[in-house]
Amino acid sequence: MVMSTGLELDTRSKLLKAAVTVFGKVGYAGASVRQIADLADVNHGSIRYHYASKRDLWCACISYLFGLLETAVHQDEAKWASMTPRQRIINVTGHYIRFNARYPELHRIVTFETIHQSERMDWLNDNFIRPFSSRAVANVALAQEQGVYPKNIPALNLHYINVAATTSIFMSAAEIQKNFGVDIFDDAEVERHIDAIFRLFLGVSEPRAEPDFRTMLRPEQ
Amino acid sequence: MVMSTGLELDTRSKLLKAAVTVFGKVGYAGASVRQIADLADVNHGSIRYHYASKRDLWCACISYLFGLLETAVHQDEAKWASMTPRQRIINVTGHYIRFNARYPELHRIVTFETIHQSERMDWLNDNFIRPFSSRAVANVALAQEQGVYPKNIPALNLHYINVAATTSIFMSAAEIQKNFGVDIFDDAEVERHIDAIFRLFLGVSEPRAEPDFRTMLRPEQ
DNA sequence: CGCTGAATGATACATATGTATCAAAAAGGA
DNA sequence: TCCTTTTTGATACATATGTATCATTCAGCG
Repeated sequence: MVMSTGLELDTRSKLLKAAVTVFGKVGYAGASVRQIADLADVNHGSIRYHYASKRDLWCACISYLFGLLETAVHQDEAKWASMTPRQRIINVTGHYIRFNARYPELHRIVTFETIHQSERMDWLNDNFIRPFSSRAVANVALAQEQGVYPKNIPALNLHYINVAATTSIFMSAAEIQKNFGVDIFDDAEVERHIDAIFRLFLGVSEPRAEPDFRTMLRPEQ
Repeated sequence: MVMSTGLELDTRSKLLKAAVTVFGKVGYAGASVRQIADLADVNHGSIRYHYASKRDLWCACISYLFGLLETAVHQDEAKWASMTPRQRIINVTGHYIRFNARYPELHRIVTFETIHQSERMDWLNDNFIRPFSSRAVANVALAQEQGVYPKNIPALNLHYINVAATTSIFMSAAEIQKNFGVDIFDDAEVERHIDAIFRLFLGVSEPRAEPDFRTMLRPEQ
């Protein structure tokens, strides 16, 4: 133990937190253990004590973030039984998008590796991606059967479109800030994006007021 | 000139082609000039003669790929005047998706840098991303006014959702192949994805036969 | 106090990498 | 053929990086 204040993190946690940030920003190849150690304010030689290697540290980040994702998405699991299929989709999708807004690092890291198709990807795929995707595609197909999602789109494509649509905008946060002056991480923007996803994927049965075009293009508040 | 057969590429072109492949696979940080030179079958010392630096080579890749994108998307520009707004969207989107299927490297490289937010990103943003996004968001807004796209979604969000939905699936090609046994680069799959995008974003006015669920989940052919 | 094991800090080292240098080779023209 | 320019190949070098080593420090405990 380093401190008893409860405010400070121990070295292991500091390293994990810093590693999430650095791997999420520059990817595995772009990250150096010295950079991570610096951010964590830890001597770089000490990393080896807590994590056997750079790769071990990376795996710990993945496990940590997927754990958080699991918790976030399942936080209302107890209420699912009393929900309609449509309400369940809305519940899960909303939490999923909010998670990605709060921890964009997970999908950044996964995207890095998905593109890279490195040896790490096998581990990532076997332990997290495949289970996640398989369940998700099955759920999409089920939602289609239940009339929640459009039926005339292959479930596989709809799933990948859905994931991309819900996550990708947060990867482009810096670009959106620079080019459009919008902070996509702002709570109101996150909810706006959730609403956009629902309107596109779930349709809007009841007629809604159609907002002014300029407001839609560059929303304020 | 190296050869007169016309089949061989000169050193400069070979390097560019190899660089596109390598940068598209492992990103800027992950790529080494020796790796690129090896793939191009060129002595790594010679890179410096054709490209002043690794970064120069990278910039050349970007310019090359965006040039191809421009050409691909505008190939039917002459016919645009005689098209309805909806037909124009269909035409451009279709070519855009086919381009991404043929050259997934562009969006892979852009995604790497978008996440990374490196110093290279400023150059990329100023020269390509911002012009591209600005035009695209304006076009989305126009298409909304014309009733082609749904009006009740902010143009900014709709644009990013659209780009993500059309490109992201090709970045996950290896994963999709491994987990679902589907080659997303196959022509039929590409057209299927285009169809999926059209159905989701443009809606389907006329009633269609709804295919069998299992066929949709794991399409064959 | 003295001991033990956990944790840290400093340093070493082999390797990979971007870039620079320069001689050799090839090409093109008079 | 001879000369000039373009292009290539081989090597050198400083730096960054992952990992290993080991002495030192610190906490807990008898």
